[in-house]
Amino acid sequence: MPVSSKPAAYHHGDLKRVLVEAACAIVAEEQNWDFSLREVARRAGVSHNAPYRHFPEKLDLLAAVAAEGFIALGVAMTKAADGVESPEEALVELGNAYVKFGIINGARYRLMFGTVLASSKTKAPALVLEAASRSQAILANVIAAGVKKGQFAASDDDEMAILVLSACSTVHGLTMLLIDGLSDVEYTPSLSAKVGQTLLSGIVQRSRSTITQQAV
Amino acid sequence: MPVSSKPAAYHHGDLKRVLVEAACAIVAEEQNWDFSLREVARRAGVSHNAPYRHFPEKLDLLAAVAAEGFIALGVAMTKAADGVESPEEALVELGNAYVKFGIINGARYRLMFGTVLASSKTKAPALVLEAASRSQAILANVIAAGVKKGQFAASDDDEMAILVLSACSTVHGLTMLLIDGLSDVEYTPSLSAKVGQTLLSGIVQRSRSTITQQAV
DNA sequence: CCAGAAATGTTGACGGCGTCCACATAGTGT
DNA sequence: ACACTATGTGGACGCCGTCAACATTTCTGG
Repeated sequence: MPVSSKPAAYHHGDLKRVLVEAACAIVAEEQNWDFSLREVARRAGVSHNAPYRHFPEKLDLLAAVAAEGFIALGVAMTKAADGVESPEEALVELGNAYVKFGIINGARYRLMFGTVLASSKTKAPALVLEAASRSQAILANVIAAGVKKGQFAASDDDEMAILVLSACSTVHGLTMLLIDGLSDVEYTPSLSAKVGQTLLSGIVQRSRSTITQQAV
Repeated sequence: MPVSSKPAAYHHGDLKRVLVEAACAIVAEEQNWDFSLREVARRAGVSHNAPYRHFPEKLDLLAAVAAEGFIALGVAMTKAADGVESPEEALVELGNAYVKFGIINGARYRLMFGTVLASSKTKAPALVLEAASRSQAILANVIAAGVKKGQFAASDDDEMAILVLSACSTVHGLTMLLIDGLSDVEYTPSLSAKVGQTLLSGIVQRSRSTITQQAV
């Protein structure tokens, strides 16, 4: 077993990667993961059984597609909040990046956050849970910073957990609604910022005396 | 063609309903819709082809399952907000009912709000779009009432649309996260209320004399 | 009341798919 | 050099969605 840098390949040449890329391509093209494993094999120019040397079953290939997505999402999020000092701004930027990733990756996003990967043997796809936690952690860190600065409203850890959950729910929900075309509103980059602002300020009217306080 | 009350049945006895109920049962049991049409037929005690007299293809059966779900969701929501005067309370109650429905119906909820039904020919499953709009409309009405009372922060229709979208995103996202087990937090009836409260109040600390005035 | 016509259900067939098995081939370590 | 393992191929099985042909029951118009 080679432990050093990948030895190129045996027969085909890093078939595993080719398969994953082909699967990603199909997901992006068809906007669903209803393709057959045999089709992926055809695209890769191998026999219908070759994929089984790399993925015990179809779901494992899908999991690999999802895994790549999670990495990309993590990168996009960290990059978005990088260097932003204000927790409020950072939160909005994070949300923007998150939603944008979802819009761009449509079907893959749904694959990542669906239960599709949990059907057969592996009840809980550890990969997904872990990756989701990591995304939430990025949000949680920003919120924790805001709480520490006294800018965000949480007096204990429980309350902060609610804030984090609310933020996650809103970005995830907004992304899903937009992807599935379930909202009348069209996506524009400023849309997620506006929703993020609402999340920060709340729905209820602030400080009666000075009304038009909320900026967008 | 009989126009009056259903004439019982022809051969089997309202097979259409039996099929939908069997499908619902399987979805609830397996928590996914990977079952075969043939299995549904077996459950109903008919030949593998009988369903085709009622549903042109498998997706149509799934759509019927989703449709029933939308009706139930609508009932639950209207019932939840019925008689509640305060827009704030009503919004929280609506959210509670929504999330609870999702938790109880798990897989069906995901089926209802996924793009699964839009794959083959019918690009946009009118049924889904319409039903989703109806759910959103219930929320929108409550929010509109709050705005009219001056309790909710929206100075024009565009801003109100953002409030509605935010609310929809939050409840939808929370429901999805909980269904898919993607949150560390466990569902309790009070959880959705707390998130709803956050949605109302916002994340940013209130009652600062000069509210952080950030523009994006 | 009765002959189509329409609705509904059954049987059979076809191609495609996921997966298992046996076999072929190509690199690896000793 | 040689066994071993990793990788790819070809064939087979059973299941599935769907189409077509046929059977049966119910409805409808005369």
